[in-house]
Amino acid sequence: MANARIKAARVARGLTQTELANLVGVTRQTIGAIEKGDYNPTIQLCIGICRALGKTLDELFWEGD
Amino acid sequence: MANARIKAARVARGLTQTELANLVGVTRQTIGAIEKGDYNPTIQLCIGICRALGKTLDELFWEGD
DNA sequence: GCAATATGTAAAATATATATTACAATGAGT
DNA sequence: ACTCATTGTAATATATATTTTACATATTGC
Repeated sequence: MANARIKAARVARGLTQTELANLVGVTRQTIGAIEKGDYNPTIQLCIGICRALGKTLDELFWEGD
Repeated sequence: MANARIKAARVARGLTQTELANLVGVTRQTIGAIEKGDYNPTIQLCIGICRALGKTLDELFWEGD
């Protein structure tokens, strides 16, 4: 269950995993794992990712039922 | 920085901290700490709380800029 | 007053998110 | 073919989320 929305939003912004990681303040591996989906990040990290990508929590992390 | 929205949504549903904790599958202390605000829960827990309370992530956890 | 329920809070233990380091694989460009 | 940037992934270490146990307080109903 990979999170394709995060990857799509990142690529749409022209950002690499490393760049997004630096913007958010985590490592590249953490971003990669989140995009891969086998992972349960904290809400603060999710919020940071959303802010960096110009999205909201619902847009990137909410599973519509 | 307490999260008043979660507490309000829980009380509005007539749920106690213990009942919400059981619905979500965590302990009462965890719910209490999240409501108190000094805490950084995982997104899966946030999603579980949202589902139990009939809200979305943006409604309960998003800080509008 | 007393028992029961709900909440606040704290210390120690456990589970897991995240960092660190490292190496492999792919693709773009020269 | 070669270099460089990007990504996948894994093992170990560290930070922190969550549990467990426990006690205190407030409130409500009997």
